[in-house]
Amino acid sequence: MKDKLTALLEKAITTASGRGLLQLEKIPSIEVETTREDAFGDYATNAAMVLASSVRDNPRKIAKAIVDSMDDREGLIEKIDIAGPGFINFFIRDSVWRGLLEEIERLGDRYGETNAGQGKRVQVEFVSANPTGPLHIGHARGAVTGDVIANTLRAAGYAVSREYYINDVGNQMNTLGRSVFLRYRELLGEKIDFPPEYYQGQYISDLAAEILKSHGDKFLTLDEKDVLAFFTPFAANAIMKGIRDDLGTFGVVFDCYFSERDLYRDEGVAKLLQELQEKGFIYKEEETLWFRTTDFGDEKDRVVVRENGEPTYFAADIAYHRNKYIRGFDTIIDIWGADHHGYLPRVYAAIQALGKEKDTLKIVLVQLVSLLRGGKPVAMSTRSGEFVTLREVVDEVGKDAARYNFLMRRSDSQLDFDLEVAKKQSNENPVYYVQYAHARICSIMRTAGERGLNVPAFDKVDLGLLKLPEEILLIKHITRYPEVLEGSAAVLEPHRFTFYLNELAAIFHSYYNKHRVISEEDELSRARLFLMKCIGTVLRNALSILGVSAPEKM
RNA sequence: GGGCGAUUAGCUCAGUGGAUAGAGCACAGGCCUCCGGAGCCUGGUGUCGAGGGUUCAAAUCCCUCAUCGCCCUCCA
Repeated sequence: MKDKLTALLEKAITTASGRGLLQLEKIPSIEVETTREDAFGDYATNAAMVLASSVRDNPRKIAKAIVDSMDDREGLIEKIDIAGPGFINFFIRDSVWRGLLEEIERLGDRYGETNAGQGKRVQVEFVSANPTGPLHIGHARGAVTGDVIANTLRAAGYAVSREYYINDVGNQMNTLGRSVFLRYRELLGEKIDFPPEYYQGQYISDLAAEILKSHGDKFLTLDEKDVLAFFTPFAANAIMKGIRDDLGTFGVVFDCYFSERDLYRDEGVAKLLQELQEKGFIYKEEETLWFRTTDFGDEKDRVVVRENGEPTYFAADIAYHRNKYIRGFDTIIDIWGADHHGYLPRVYAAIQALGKEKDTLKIVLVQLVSLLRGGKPVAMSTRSGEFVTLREVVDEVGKDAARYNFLMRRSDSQLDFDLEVAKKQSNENPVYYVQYAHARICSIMRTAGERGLNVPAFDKVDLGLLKLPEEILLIKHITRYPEVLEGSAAVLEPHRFTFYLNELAAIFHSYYNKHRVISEEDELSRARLFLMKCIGTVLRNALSILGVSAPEKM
């Protein structure tokens, strides 16, 4: 609808210009927006005011010239007002709104999808937690954000791949292996002074016990190097398996797990550094190699190879991003914890040094989660191994409530997650409010079926009977869903869906309490049933993007 | 000290160039002979942190300041 109006307007401006009503060199980009109040119609444009300065004329006069040149062949528009400082307000015919329901029926669970992405390949990389322990609540928000962004992009016509980058190289991996080995020795009766910087959780001892059971005490006599060669990958693999399982119960499934170790295979990182060196972005200072990221606006240059000859994490990360491009992705999306924001400029520098456009990489920052229970903060500390795991949260509050609660804020604003509220089945918890709307519609359908009323097809129903303002409002709201999806995909903002769903559920519940869908008048009942079916479709589609179930009964 | 972000109703937050700034929660009162009360209806509050600037128009853009958070590893 918005697109159609924009097209009509552009044409009208051209026409007006041709007829000499407007003097302008070029047509500026005009915007059509949904209005805030009914009195301003359904859509409005600021075109006249935007044109005012270049045309050097009164906005209201310009608006009139535009309106007079509009050619509404399809008969979409009921009335046009020129209001306020020069807004042009469009009132769409009710019959046009009703007609849009046909598309909902026809497309069903695909309603809302667009082809904005035109099949372009997008990779969304998220979670990517080190396999040194189970995922905790902080990872959960990143997991949902990435998952829903991926769902959204897929619905918007992109070919999406979800990826988890496994940081299985570096000090922490060694620390992991050593932690397990220490617990192993402890289990064999040795008195151990367990260092505080080692991984503390119970899962470390469990892994040690597992190794003891399957391999006995044979590692006691081996060199540390040989011990770690077994312990580190054993622990990492076991933990990684747990992470996958936990993500699975949270509804998050990846297409690809990419191991940092693979980047080093065949001298991959070294070759990359060679390439950057040839391009002149690398310089040597004593034994250290530096990447001139300041060429691209970073505040200082960054080390890629340390004094001791080891490449840094950043060096591997450049190789990783290059690898992504080599795999043919048109757009790369990284979902990061907001505490990594200082890392952004150097990664943008890196991809530009590799010859990629800056806007092919999009980095979404996810802010911290404060975990509460009944309004009181829950103490969490990774060091002491006291943290609430993702699995515990899912077990306690359920997948749907957990996911929905993480999506109720912009991802870059801090979020309080209260376990008591999230599991409460009350009006403090919006997920049930939305799901309840869906269950209610299903219930209406069941009742209708029992009374021998079936939902008619679009061409077998007299939608003209839907005359109530509440009904027109509902139709307007559900037919706006494709715009919500497209907008969310364009700016990578999943929270737009929860806000939309809450509004839709609210106007549905209100309607339900005020009017009866099933009445003695069969034709009216059938028309309303059709509307209910369409609302149900939109609720289900939007919830499905969020990875939240749409129950038929609760 | 430098960088980034935040500051909007009692609380938690939407809104990033448009018209009289919104939602949920909390609070108070009401609504079931009726398709599910996990629901609905009614009630009100804002120096949009402060000050300046840009323009037809600023919560939104720019500058200064204040407060808070995060980051400033040859860690990942």
